[in-house]
Amino acid sequence: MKIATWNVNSLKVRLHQLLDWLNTNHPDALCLQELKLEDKAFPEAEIQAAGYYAAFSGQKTYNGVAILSSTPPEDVMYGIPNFADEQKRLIAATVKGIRIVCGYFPNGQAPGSDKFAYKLAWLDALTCWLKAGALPMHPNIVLAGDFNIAPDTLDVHPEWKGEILVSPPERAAFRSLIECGFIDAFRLFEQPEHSYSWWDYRAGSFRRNFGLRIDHILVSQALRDACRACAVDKAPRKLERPSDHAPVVLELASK
DNA sequence: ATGGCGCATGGAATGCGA
Repeated sequence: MKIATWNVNSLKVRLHQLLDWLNTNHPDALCLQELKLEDKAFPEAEIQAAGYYAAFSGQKTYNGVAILSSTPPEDVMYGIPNFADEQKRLIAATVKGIRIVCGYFPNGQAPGSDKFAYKLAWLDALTCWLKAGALPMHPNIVLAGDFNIAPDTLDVHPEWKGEILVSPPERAAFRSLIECGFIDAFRLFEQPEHSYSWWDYRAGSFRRNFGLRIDHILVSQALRDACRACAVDKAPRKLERPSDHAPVVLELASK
């Protein structure tokens, strides 16, 4: 079973890269973020033609999340329960017996800003719901997406300056998620030095590997022993007109 | 090496991402 996450930064612009990627990689489930389109513009026909079902929650211009799957997604849920939010940042579905939660975590702009407060409130609501609701109900659960948090020094280019994505409150919120009962699947495996998932479009950042690891796949304790591999796929970041994020791919042993 | 790119909106210039 292969589960992946990819912030495509506009599904409209990246559709053909996405279809190529599906055709090459054949994931069982793919979490997408930053669709940047309304549901009525979601390219459902093209995705169906590629052999995939889709559950999606989009809006104009910003945000938007989806879960693509090779079998019909079950029990689709939109948004964080009991957290009023105009921004479409969370969708969950069950695929082949695995509960999959796909999140586009707020960026936060800068510590002290209103957007930063929203980021921490969003993280708190997510953590409370996972701990009290989703994890007890679904022992086999995966939380995947663009977390907009680089959890450790290892996840940040040594010359990265600035607070956002790496600040103590953001990292504390990430640890709180882990403490609910999740494992960072990427760190279960040996990885290349300086492994990142996002590189700024500017200043030749990708060429210099000046990046951050902010896209993650967390698995519940019950799934730990099923993890077989987890890696960043840098290939799409090398294409013409790429997303600034690369996909992260998890392989689970089939039951 | 982060004002410097790319995307969306709207039809130029601005907001936003990370």
